[in-house]
Amino acid sequence: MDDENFQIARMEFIAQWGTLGSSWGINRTMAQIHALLMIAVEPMHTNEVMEELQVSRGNANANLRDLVGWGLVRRVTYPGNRKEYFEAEKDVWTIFCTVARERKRREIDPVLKLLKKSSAQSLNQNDAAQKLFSDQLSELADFVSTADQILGKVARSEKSKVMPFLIKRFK
Amino acid sequence: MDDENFQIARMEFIAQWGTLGSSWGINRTMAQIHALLMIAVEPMHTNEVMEELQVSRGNANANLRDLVGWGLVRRVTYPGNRKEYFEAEKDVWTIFCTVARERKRREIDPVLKLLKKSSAQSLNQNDAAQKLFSDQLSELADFVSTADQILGKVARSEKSKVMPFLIKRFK
DNA sequence: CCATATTTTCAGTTATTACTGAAAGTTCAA
DNA sequence: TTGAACTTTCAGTAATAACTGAAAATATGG
Repeated sequence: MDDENFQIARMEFIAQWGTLGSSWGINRTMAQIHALLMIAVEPMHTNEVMEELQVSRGNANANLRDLVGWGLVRRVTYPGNRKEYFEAEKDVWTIFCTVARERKRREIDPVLKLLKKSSAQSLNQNDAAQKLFSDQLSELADFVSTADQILGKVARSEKSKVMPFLIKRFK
Repeated sequence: MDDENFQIARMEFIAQWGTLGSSWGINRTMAQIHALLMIAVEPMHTNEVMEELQVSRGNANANLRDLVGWGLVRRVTYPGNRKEYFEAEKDVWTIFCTVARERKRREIDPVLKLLKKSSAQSLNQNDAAQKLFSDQLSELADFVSTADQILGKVARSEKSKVMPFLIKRFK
């Protein structure tokens, strides 16, 4: 494949990764930077990211910081060069586990807390609306709690211990 | 629990469900309507939804339509009454399966298509950047494809066949 | 130290998404 | 067939999220 087609395929991948991100509640630029770094041979500097994706310094900086916060990107420095470079985790299983852990922590845990709190309240079981509410909340709390634990366990496991097992059972 | 506290708990749940929705790329009102219908004893009419959540007719109508499109809500009509009512699927496992199937179809499938297409292209394996791109895409495609199949299979299974199994293995 | 390279911040702007409400469209009982 | 009851649409508006760019803050090689 010649370089021009390679560049096209590359940008197409970055764009698509960005689109996927937006529909899962991750901002497009952040997902695009992530894609860019995942396929970068060397760690990249902010200026290179800005150049490649045509975004402002502020935007690049903020999203790189967030990616570091998610644990998906690391800062890299070289001695005798005060620039900061960024490199993405490239192993797909590790990426998956990191995202799973973060979303669990940021989004599932708070809801679970509310569901448990609400469903523990003593509702009037003689009132149809209150009984349904209570039951529905319990069911949700049970389910989310179980899913949460399973996800947590999976995200802490080694790929080699989980995937073969899941594949055997479900694929 | 007296009615006032019940109403508070109810609204808190609806609000929280809406917040959870937004952080997963589902618009707040849609998630709130879904919550509202999940804990409703009877199917509800558009006017009731508008009233309860303080939203406009257009907004309620559009989001109810989308929820029907997602398969999370059904239209209900009663003979001799031309109003349309809406009721939500209440079984949590069924809700999970429906969402999983829909997101798979709407978001995972297109990406998988691109990943497979791109990684199938004959890249120049002597060029470091092209080789890394090619390898990374293959890995991603493999992973997403496997996850997709597992998710698909799980979403088509009976709760009683899957949950005990997963719980035993991971909880 | 200090001069300057580099990073961070943030007020102002733009882009995106969601919402409103009135008007147009549809349906059905009489 | 008609018109009131009901639903859908959509142009305009509002709310939210994302981005820009220049100025402020920070860090470090000399």
